[in-house]
Amino acid sequence: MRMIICIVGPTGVGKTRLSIMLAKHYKGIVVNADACQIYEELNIGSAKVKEEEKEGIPHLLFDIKKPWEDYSVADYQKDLRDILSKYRDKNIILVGGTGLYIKAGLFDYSFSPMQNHDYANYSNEELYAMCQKIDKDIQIHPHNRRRLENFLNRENKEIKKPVLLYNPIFIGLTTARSNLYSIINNRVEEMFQNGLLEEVKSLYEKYPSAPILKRAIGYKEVINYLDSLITLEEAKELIKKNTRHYAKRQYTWFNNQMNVKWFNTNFNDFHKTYEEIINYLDN
RNA sequence: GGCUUCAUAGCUCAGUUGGUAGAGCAGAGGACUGAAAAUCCUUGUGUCGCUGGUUCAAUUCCCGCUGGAGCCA
Repeated sequence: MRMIICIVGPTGVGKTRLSIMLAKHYKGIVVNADACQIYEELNIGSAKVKEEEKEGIPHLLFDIKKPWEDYSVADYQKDLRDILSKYRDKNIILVGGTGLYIKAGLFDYSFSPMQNHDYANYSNEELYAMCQKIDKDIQIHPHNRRRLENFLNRENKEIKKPVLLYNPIFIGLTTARSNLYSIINNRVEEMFQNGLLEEVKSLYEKYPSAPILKRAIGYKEVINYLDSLITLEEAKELIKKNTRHYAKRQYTWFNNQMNVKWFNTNFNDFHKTYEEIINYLDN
């Protein structure tokens, strides 16, 4: 019986490294579960695995979209499930930090057709009132405009408690918060040394209105620098801060949305952590 | 050396006409079904620099001290 090993955790703890090690050990293939690494040409800023690091292991769902293309969780669900059924006898190492993608792929999230109403002229309060008319116990916060609009546009408004469709093992990689934050800070410096500025500059010139560049951490801040809205130093600090915030949200998700077995690690004992994980998986 | 000014939450600063204080950011926690690296919510006790005085009561007024900034010598 093939395994679906799902490596989750905050950005920067070493998920990519672990994914290669596990893929080698279990003769598996690595499948991306990161919303930014889906995109071609977003390499340095998305901390995408480098070609020479792949060690010949097949890597799927990386670089499948052009930077200007749209992509959503519904697309991901389909793409992931296609792979899971195509490679039925392969061990799958699913790795990435996008909790919603993982959950929508492995649980029975159902995405019904979407309408395309424009609610731009409605206030938050009006949108909330409209949602309440449909469902008086609506769980969306009145200020969360994006969710209110999505709810109204969704044809099927019912949402059931999600049930797992597969038997994945959720492996969480973690480290002390202070440690994680210094890893993040160092990694941002490294990204700049490795040419993040040039990467963003070139992408922004080629695809000035690509939506992903306006929301991906590391890209949106550098773009603000290129547009002379902030200094380079401010951009760097913002990237660090936004990455820390992001890591925190990832913890909230993985702690509360799925049943994760956590493994603590740090720079020095990564191999030990790896062995603990192998040990856990073999039992 | 003289004068002026500042000293309040981890940071930047409000404020109290005398009744022991509050914002932003940081930090922490949370939500999550088509933007998810997104979007949104909750969360502020700190010897109000130190010492003494006035007062029922001082972070607030006064003397001095320490430290920072500025001006004049």
